[in-house]
Amino acid sequence: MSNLIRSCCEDLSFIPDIQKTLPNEDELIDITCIYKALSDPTRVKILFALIKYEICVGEIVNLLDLPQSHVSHQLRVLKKYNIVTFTKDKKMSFYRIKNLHVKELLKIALENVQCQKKK
Amino acid sequence: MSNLIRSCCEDLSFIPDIQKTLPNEDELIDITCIYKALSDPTRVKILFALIKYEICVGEIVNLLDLPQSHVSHQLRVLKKYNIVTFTKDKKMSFYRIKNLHVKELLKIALENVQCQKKK
DNA sequence: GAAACATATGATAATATTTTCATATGAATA
DNA sequence: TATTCATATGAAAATATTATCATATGTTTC
Repeated sequence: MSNLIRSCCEDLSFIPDIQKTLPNEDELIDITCIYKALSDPTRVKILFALIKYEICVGEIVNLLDLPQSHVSHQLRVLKKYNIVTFTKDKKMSFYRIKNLHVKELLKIALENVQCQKKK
Repeated sequence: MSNLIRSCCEDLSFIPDIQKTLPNEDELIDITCIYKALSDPTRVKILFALIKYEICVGEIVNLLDLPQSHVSHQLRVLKKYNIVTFTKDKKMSFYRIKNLHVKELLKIALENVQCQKKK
């Protein structure tokens, strides 16, 4: 197996440098979880709706015109991945983005998409 | 359906503001695709390996100690989502990150994970 | 306490993704 | 041109995800 390195590229000096930049297994799983949380259109929609305001489930349902149970299930996923949290007020649950890096991730992806379109 | 808005929150003045921040359907799909590309541990590993260097499939296989066909399939996914590209040199294919926003996304997710750990 | 409302959950069908093995392709070289 | 090497592809099993319907929970309000 390891002799393939030799047969593939002559200069191996950069290998340790690459190995340094690789996240460890735990980090890798955590990183992947963030992206998994963001890899569904409904969840991304919900998160964009939550970017500036803390809003309740019913509002999200109305804004996005989706079945209530679907929204609820996806909020559950976002909670599981530690992306959102909520506070109860009377009968309502008000959700907000908990992980602030996520707002940055959303911004960059949107920027990327809008600048790809121009090309 | 729309009368729920009223029953849910009294102040509706922020609704148009939220609607403005929502990406349109096309943008939404594109955004989701980027995250989908990044939502698998093997693909994230591959991308971290490619952050500084352009390397060939055999190198990736060795660095990550994964079956060659698995790496090849995942590179295919990354190509499909327009995240990586490659150049052929002799028998080898050298891959590199094409979408530069992706490097930023990787950096932010790693930062996030490392700063969550401290808490 | 019955009714209405807001949200959450369980079960399930439909669908998509991941991983592996076997094999194909295509280029270099003996 | 037969062999070896590097990579890609196809098929299929295992697994995970998404979306929907029906219903449960818990909180107000009458």
